[in-house]
Amino acid sequence: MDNFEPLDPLLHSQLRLAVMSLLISLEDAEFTFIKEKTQATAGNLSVQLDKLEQAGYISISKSFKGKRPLTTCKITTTGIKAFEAYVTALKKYLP
Amino acid sequence: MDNFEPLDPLLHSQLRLAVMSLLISLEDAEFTFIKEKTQATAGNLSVQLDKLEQAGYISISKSFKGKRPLTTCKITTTGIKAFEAYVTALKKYLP
DNA sequence: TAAATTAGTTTATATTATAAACTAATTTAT
DNA sequence: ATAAATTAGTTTATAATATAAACTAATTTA
Repeated sequence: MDNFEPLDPLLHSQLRLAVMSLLISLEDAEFTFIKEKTQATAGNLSVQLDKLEQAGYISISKSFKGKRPLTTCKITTTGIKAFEAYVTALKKYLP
Repeated sequence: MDNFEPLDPLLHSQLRLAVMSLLISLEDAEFTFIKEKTQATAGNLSVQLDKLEQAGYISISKSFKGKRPLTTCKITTTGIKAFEAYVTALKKYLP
């Protein structure tokens, strides 16, 4: 009965959790789409996406949509596993 | 469909959430009991309990057990409501 | 061609979490 | 008796985090 196992600090953050929650059920998602859905500021989102990418939880690819920059995010296998482990751990804190 | 409603920052913290999770199913709990169950350091626990008390989520009473100080914590009605609202909001982030 | 918008990034600041250091008393060992 | 260790915490300093504000660079619209 190992109560309260540690929660992955990378996922125990409102914005990063929302991002992962979106990405887990989508093939991929654009920066602006994630920004709208999460109501985050662009600056905050940019920083948090970087952290998720550096952890290997998502991959970020940069291209162009017409002439404007386009940032696309996709959850990785590592990210899926981390998210699932986080959810399992978190549930032990809930009724 | 108001996805991703904000998570009460007072509860979206590993240690404070663990404390509330314990207290919600107990009449009350001693400082040392909470410390053991959560594996927190005394200093960190002391600070986080203060925050929960200042928010009105728990009440803290100080007395003596024999000759040693005894700190006892109890969740309040406000705390129960906040915890329940947090859980409801959090679930929208989970699969 | 000036102003506004889009799509972001970088940087500075405020907040938070945490550990280390400390207080104050008690118990145990010498 | 007294020194060392333990208990039960609090206070304070520091490290980590989240967030917003300021910025870049280009595009579109008036």
